[in-house]
Amino acid sequence: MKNYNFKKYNKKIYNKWIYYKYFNSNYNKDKKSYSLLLPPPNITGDLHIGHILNFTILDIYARIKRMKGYNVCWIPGTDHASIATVIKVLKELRKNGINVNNISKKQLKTFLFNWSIKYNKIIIDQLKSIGCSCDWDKFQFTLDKKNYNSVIKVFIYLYKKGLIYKKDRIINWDIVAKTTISDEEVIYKKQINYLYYIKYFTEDKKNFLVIATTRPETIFGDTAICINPKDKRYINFINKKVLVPIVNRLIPIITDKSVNINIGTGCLKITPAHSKKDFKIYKKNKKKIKIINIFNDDGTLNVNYKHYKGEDRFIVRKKIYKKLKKLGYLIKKEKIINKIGYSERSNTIIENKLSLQWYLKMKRFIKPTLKIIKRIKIFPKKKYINLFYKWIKNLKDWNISRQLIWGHKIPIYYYKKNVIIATSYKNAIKEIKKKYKKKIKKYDLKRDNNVLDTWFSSWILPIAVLNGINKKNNLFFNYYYPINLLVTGYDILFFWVLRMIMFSSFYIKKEPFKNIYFTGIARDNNKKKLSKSLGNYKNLYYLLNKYGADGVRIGILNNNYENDFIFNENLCLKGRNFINKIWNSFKVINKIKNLKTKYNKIKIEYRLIIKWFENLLNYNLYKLNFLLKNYKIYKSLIFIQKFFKNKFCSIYLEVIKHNKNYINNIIKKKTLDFYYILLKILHPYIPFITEYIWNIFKTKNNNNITISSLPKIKFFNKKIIKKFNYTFTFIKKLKKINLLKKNKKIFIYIKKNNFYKFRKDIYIPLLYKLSYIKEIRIKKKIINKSKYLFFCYKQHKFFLLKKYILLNKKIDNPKYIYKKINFYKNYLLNINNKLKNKKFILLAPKDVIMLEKKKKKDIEMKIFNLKKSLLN
RNA sequence: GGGUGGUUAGCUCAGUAGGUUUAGAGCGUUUGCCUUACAAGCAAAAGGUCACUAGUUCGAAUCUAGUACCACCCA
Repeated sequence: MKNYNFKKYNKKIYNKWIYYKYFNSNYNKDKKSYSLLLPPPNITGDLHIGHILNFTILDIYARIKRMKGYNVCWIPGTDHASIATVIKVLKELRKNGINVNNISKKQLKTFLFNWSIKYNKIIIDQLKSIGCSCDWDKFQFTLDKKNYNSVIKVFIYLYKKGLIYKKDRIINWDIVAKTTISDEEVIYKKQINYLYYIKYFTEDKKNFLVIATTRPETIFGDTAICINPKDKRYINFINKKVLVPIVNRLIPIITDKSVNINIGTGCLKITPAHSKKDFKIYKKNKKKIKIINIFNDDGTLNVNYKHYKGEDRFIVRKKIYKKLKKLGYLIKKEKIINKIGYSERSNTIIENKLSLQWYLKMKRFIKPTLKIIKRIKIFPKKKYINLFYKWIKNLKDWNISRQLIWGHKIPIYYYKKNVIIATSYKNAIKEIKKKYKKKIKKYDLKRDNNVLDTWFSSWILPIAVLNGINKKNNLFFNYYYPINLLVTGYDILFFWVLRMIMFSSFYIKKEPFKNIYFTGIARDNNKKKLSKSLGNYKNLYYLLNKYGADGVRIGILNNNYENDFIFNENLCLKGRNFINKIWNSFKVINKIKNLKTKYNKIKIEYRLIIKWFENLLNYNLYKLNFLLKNYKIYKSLIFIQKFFKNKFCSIYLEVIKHNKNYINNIIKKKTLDFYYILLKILHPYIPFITEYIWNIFKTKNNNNITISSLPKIKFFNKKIIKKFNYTFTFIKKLKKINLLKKNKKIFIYIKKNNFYKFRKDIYIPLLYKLSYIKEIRIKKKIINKSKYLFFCYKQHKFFLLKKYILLNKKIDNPKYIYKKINFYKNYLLNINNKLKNKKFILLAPKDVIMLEKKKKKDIEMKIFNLKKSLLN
């Protein structure tokens, strides 16, 4: 087989893991638990790159901990994503030519339900195909029965604590989804807009004020004009009345300090039902002014005035503009750039609207949160902690009600003027019986028709998934809580992560997570967010089919995702190439494994290379462990890749693979051992191919790499590694000097007294093996120097016969050499200045001074060398 | 308007509790090579006054301040 056939094997491998229940986890008092939470993806569509990144990181830790002997429990799930899903479903229906306005609530609910089933399936399949090692028996959907009950229970708990209230406020209204949305879901976009200057005449029509507004269509809702009390221009107007153009309604002129004299004309028209600022002013002047709501829920006007009723707000704007112009009310129209709020979900302009909504008081959450948050380890450290504190300080009450049918219904019932809170109709009836001693029937009751914000079910998740709300302090819960690791994008830091911490701190006074790792956001080559609407988004199945799950995993992980990172398909190609490298190394190892070997003598270079690799392997295991402990995942992968490619393949295998006759039992065993260890440390990153290879090697024992144990770090000697490195860099430098003529091995010459020292520093058998040097010849004196190329590395000097060497044109170009000489001369100057500085000699540590002196020597040697090559 | 992060090779980024780095990696570019694991490969080369200015220091890509530009978040 030329390449690893992921299409053929990946599914089989995953099913095998599931069949043996490797990922299932249950309470076991003898084993340490390690729990992870899958940030539940919305059921609005496929998984995207950000998801895959987060889930792959979670999978790496799940697998590592499992291989370290922990009882790993990774709970998967999906989110019903109330408003986002509704919008998706409505879009789909319209696409299929269905008139959305004719659909009953019941029908829509069926559509939503079917959608949720479809996408739950897709998401689960995608999670499985990228290899996530979740415990599927514990799968949860935020709208399933258990979660529903938890949410209702929490609502009632908070309500009884007096933290939930209903109030009229100006809210953000999404005219497509026909619901409120939170401030966080409003996105402000810069836009070209017009400022209309309109005359408002006084009662006697002798005088007028000019009002500048971007929204002339709202004049129907005007109930006052407001000016700054310090504004001298309008002193005479205070407490008088003006007429609203077109509708001719008399409204008062009031004053308020918050009006900015310098914006527009300094006169503000007050439309309290459709502006936050106006509503604030209204509240101060309740006796003087009224509220008029002029919009329907879909953004059309409800005004009973001729042609405007039922027309869209922006069409009315144009009509009003024409009318004002015609009637002489309009002074001018001015181009401006301002920012306008859009709904993140439906991408339509938000309408501010006065509405009765449910709110959650947040103040009481602050203190416990500040206490608990310190216990959570957050990675990367610096960046996000300050953000947390900033958010907490600016907390506002949370609007938790949404006017949708897809979500957790608010458990409030109304009986005449009485409000009853209960988990069901039945219980509500019982409650009334108890309280008011009245027997009533279901239709006497009216249920609150709001559902809860989708984040209201998300913020209780760490406790709810472990069933800690329905059954407080159950065994299962106590075993796994707090959850050990959460990995998520920083963009939902406030929406979700902080709220989870707040809830857990308040509800059970414990942190929800021990560790949180934040990733950046995937962007394309132009630094734009990846999204379907921009078309810079690749479907997951497309990537998986082309590069395989392992390749995609490596591709996505090969970014520095501590910040926002750039993702393109090319990275997956690189990932697949690495997988291919592993596959090819497997072919070599497999051949070695099948060799019939004996216990004969080992050649020295083999003994050396084994000694080197054994030490390096253990040293690198130690380093890897350190990286993973500190959640340097990106670096850990780069590190392993380099180690595998540059050290194991390029050096170790290159030495071992030739001359099969020399491979004996010891070499064979060592090589296989090394390879097994490499497979094990690679497994968490690329689970499929490693499992496949492992199974071929270990057919007799039925165990799989997934449940094998990670190698323990054994003793290593750094000095030995250093000496080998010296040899390898020497070989590299030697190769750098010049290109060798094809397939020829050459001699190098060295002076006798230098040779003994050289032998101490360098492993000469390896030098022969890995370079084009056939032999080192010792000479007492070099005669006829012009025939040789002089070469110097550290203190060792060599001569190479020129006739065997292809000269590198660039390097031997005098211009290039002069440039280099100049560079080093400048460098030397800096060092000399340092060394001449008396204070430096006095104050700097001795080893630093030694180093500088050594640098000086080396560079002098380099310059000398370069000059010599010029002479040649 | 307020806040946060950033500026190192053509591109994407590493970089140390200030001196073991004579500034690194990957990609891209150039050169050589179908060598019995791998051309989806191997071997090598070119490419940088570490944004700018000042300060602290024996010593600054690294610390401090300011400037310029970029990105994101919030109002």
